Amino acid sequence: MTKRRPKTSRKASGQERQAGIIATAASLFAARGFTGTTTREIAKAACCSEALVFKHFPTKRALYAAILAEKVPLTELLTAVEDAAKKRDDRLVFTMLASHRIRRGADPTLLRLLLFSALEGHELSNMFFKNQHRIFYDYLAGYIEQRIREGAFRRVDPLLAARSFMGMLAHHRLLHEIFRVPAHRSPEDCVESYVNLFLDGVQAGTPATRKTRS
Amino acid sequence: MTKRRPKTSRKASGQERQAGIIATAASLFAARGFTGTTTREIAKAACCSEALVFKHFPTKRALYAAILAEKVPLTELLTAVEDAAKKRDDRLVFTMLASHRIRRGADPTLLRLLLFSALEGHELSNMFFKNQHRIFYDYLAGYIEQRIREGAFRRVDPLLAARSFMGMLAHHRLLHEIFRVPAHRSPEDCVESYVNLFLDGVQAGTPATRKTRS
DNA sequence: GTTCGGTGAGTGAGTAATTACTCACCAAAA
DNA sequence: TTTTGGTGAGTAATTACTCACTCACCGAAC
Repeated sequence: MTKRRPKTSRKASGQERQAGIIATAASLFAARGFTGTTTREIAKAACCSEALVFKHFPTKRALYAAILAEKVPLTELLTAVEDAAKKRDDRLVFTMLASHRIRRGADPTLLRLLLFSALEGHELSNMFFKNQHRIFYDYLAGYIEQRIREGAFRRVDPLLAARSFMGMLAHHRLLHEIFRVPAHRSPEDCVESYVNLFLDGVQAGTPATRKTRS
Repeated sequence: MTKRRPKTSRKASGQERQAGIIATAASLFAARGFTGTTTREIAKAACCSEALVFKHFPTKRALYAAILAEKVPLTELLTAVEDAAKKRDDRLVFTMLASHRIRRGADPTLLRLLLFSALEGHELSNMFFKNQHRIFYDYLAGYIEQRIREGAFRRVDPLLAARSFMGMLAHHRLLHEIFRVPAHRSPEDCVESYVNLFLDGVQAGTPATRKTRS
């Protein structure tokens, strides 16, 4: 993007350039997908020649793969959640997860990149999905399972419950970021509502008017 | 795909051909997206020449637009749900919706087409989304609002509640159809679980251990 | 301080293949 | 004969990718 060392030296270091190309290419791929983005566009956006892009990455696919591989799993969030989980503060656990997803799932390119790679069927998309999302489900399902054993939650299917919670959040982002549905309430309100809805549905104690069919 | 009237006559009627081209193109667009699909592939899959495709549709985009426009809103489902809604059978209402989404949301191309069109930012994607999905939210939000007024549901945000329910279902399909996550339970079980989870979270009567923060 | 050669950053001008799209033309119905 | 379904062989533009080449910089010999 921005040219470093504009006067004293006109050359960027190899690492700088490579990082710059990855960053600009990532936003282009996120906006238009793999097939929808040309190497010429990438070079232009990165302020260099096409030839230089291919000096750094042997093929367009290799550049794409480097981008997907660069995004690291969100372990720091899970370790933060771990504290709340140890205290068995259900509300805090789910609020932290929801809050991260809705308010700070900040990088808007990530969701688009993830969807595009899955839709376009790239080999790395599985790994990408695993690093970026699956880790949540597994963790959450484990927590829910434990809370069921402790009698705090109803006997729901842990994995399905985890997915339904993450589903509410993922769908929320999908609606707003991809389908451009305007928000009618603040993110904080949404987080609270989702958490309430979920906890009321899953916490033990007083099952609401339950008429079990079949 | 298959050649009609193979012996007696080698020419298909214009309407037949057009419908055939739309059908085959739809599955290709759903599989590879708009930019990822070539008119040559479409012609080959439709067993005709590229020139004929352009006889029926002036541009590739026009063909794509015809496909998106062809998919009609699912009003028949909503009228079926209407009966259950009149009887105030909450469980049936939500089970019907979930069941349609998870078990009979049969057309797998629809979801991919919808996502691709939204991601690739086509003009008609808004209308497509509205016809295919938004109608559910609006209807559901209306029903929930009414049930709240009647005291059957808690005072939740109707639109947010509707979205969280549809979100669970949409995410379910997304995981399985796009991200190829293997199902670990039968569709019927999933439907029941989702409905239980949601109704317990939203139905009035006995709010489960509710500690309202802030 | 100047010169010199080596190295890595960087590019203009290609290439062959593919793209959406066209046109002159044909053949079978009507 | 006219109309309609259908095509082979294009075209200009775009695609990913290559190659011969220049330029800036740096350390060292002069």
